[in-house]
Amino acid sequence: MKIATYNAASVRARMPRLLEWIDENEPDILCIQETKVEDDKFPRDEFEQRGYHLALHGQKAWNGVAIVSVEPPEDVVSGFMDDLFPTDARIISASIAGLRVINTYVPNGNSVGSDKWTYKMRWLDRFAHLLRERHTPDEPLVWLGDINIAPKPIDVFDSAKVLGGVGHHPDEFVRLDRILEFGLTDAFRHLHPDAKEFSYWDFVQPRAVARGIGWRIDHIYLTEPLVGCLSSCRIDLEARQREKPSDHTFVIAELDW
DNA sequence: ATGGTTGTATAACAA
Repeated sequence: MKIATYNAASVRARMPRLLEWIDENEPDILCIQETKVEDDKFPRDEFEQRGYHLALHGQKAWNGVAIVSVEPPEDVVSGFMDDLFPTDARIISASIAGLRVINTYVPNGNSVGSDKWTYKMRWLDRFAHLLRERHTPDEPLVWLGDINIAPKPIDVFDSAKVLGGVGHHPDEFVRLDRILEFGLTDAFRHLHPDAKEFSYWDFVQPRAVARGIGWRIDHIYLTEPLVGCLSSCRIDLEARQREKPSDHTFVIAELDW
């Protein structure tokens, strides 16, 4: 079982990169964030022609999440199913091949102290609660997506330089820790405790990839029953270096499942 | 240096 996450920064703009990556890597499950498209405008055909099923939770212009899978998704849930976060499409979950898969696009936070920052903190608190209200740590569960937090100094190009800013702030660390206390393990860090690899490089920074100005903010987390099944986890740097890339790249975990 | 890039409600906004 090969499961991957990718912030596409517009699924329609990224179709060439997405389709070639799928053809080259043949994932069983691919979770996409920032699809930036309403469900009835999602480019379904190219995925379905390749034998994939789709579970979509999109909106116009911003946000949007999707699950692409070989096995059909069951019990698809979009959003938090309450009135706290009614408008933006940032979370979709499904049961696929006996796994519960939760795909999230965590709010960016914009700038520390802004309204969007407050929303990010509330969102993380709400997600910590969702895990506990709907799931147990003994079930085979994968939480993956654009987490928008680089949790440790090794997860960002220069921790001292960016500590206290959006994406590398103690208030985020506390909330992510609380989420993970549910019983989740970071797949990449579990297998590569000292690897300084990144999944996102800012478009605005010239030659950010070549200069190593990156962040590891796209994560795959596993509950305990799946940690023992984890055989590999890698970040596809090469895919970020192609023509018209997203600002993120693919993170892939392989499970004996 | 408060710039720079990319995408979408193509005009400002978000990231």
